[in-house]
Amino acid sequence: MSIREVATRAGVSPATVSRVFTRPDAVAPDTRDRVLAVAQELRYTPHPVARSLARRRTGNLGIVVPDIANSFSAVVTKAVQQEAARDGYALFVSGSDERAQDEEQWARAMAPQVDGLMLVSPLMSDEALRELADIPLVLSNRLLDALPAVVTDASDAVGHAVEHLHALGHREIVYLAGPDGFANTMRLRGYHGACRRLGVRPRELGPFNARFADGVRAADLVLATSATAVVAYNDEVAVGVLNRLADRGLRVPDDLSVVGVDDTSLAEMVTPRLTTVRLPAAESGRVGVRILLDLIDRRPAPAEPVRLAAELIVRSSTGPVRHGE
Amino acid sequence: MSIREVATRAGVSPATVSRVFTRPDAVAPDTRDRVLAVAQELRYTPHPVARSLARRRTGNLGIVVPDIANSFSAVVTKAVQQEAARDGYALFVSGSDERAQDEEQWARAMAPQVDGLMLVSPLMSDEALRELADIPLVLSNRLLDALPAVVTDASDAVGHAVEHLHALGHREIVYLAGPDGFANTMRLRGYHGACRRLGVRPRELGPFNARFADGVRAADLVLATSATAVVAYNDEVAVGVLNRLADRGLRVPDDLSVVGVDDTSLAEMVTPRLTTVRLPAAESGRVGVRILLDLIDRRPAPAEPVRLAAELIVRSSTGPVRHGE
DNA sequence: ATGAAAGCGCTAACAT
DNA sequence: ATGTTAGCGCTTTCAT
Repeated sequence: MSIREVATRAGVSPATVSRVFTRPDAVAPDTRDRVLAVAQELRYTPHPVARSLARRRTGNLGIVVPDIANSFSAVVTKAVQQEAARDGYALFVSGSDERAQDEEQWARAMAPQVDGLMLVSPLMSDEALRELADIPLVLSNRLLDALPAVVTDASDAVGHAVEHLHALGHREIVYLAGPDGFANTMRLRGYHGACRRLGVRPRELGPFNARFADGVRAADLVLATSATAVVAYNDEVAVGVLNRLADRGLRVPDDLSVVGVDDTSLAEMVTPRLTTVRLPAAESGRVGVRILLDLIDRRPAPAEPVRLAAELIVRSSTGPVRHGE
Repeated sequence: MSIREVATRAGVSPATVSRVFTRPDAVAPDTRDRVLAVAQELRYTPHPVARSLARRRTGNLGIVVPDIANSFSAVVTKAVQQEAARDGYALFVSGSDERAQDEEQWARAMAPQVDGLMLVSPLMSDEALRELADIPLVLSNRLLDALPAVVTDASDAVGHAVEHLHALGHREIVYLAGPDGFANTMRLRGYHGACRRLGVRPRELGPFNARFADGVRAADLVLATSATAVVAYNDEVAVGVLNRLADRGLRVPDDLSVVGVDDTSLAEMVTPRLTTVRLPAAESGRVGVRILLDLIDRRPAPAEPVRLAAELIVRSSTGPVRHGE
């Protein structure tokens, strides 16, 4: 209805109006100006839904994350939205709340109305993932077949954390495992590798949920051992440990050294400031979008998963082992 | 192309297939089953874009928040997404990064492809807001004309915070102002009201950005006064204060009592746990969605802005004023 | 450089 | 209960 209004008012055909908004230089300067003037006057703007149908392109991207309110997910989402916006793409967002079923359902619902889909730490079955891949799809922190993926490899940096603690004199370093999955596997690999190299006996506790409350709970379990240092699955768990330690009147790092993973903003806000492994959350979002855009425009996507490195950030929650120990 | 495939394979007209997916009981049970069987076999599902165009309904909602990665925004967004999902709506999300221009641009871009739009703490001009209101629109923490709105009224609870501090013996209570806007105005109102009632001389510092770093900076300014207690614009600022105080070797609440606003998850994670005003973030998101859905279905929306109350949560960052003072 | 016509995939009267 | 017929608003050959 609307492109026709503009067309008649400007004394041209709808096709010409369409051209003005798609390939402006395919139309004569004066008619273009005339059309533009009418469009402006009528506040006309091409209807995106009709456009999507005709073009078979929506101009939208979608992302499904484990938890929108989780600060790590939020940082990824923000970066994805910003990067997508640079190319004029709008973004659908949804959270799975860690339920594989909801996740799959959302992904399926989004698929037909987006040009590309990013799945962050997806839980769904390999089969479900493969079926979704008939549209441009990129996985974050999950590997499957040759599907495009961006993964954050924390293993080296977690290894550095262990070395760091070892250099401070720690010999009993416990790892607080998180929920089973790619992230935990990588951390564990780094932990075990470093322990082996350094001759430290590895010791795992957990698995815990990746939550503050679980960190609080974990603290007492750690204190029941002879450990002098702990590497937690993520910052939130680490901060839970910190909190419980403070309640029990223990001092960090004097009584126990604590390391987190993520380097969310939380890490710098707590007392003492948290030594942690920085994960390139925003970068992984940006890389994901770029892969998607390549796929959409039929440019080649990276054949191998893009591996992003993490780095150890030393702050005040780690220190020399206490002499008395 | 696709509904027709199903139609011919099932030996019915496209209209019947359409009915099966829209008003299933308007079609005979056996034909319905037949159609469903074919659809399943062909993995057919109605194309949402085509459907949107024909129905003049997208089944999508949109939200624009100041900052996706901000934990308050993230909680609102999460609640909105979940509430929208219950009614089968998908959600577009975008962040303005506090730039009025981007905010307006995003809102305009979303408008034609959503059935309703929620704007959280919008910065754009009244004029721009009015123009957007030709589709169902709900404002959060902004009032304009008779536009549907949900506002979080922190004034009473901030007043309670001041009373709480007064009861603990504090007589010099400073308020750390945030960026100018609805939220700051409400907090200020509560602060001034309580000061007046209690005969406390109000004292404002700032305005500060609502950030950790600004809280750190604010701490020293507070210490340069004779204040014994501080009410910060939000939790992040309050935690910044906490952090700087710890660095300067001062104890909370012994040397200074600190109150935040928001009750983000951060509040319980820091040491000492933060006394704060709890804002019903998730609730405001849910209410916003419900208003939108009412508007969409032409049910009456609340004539007055929905006011959500805040409440003071007392934790460990506030205590009796020190005797020596 | 511009227009006519067909079609993107679906829904919604209106008939039957 | 089902089919026919027009669109929804735009893009895109194909002509001219």
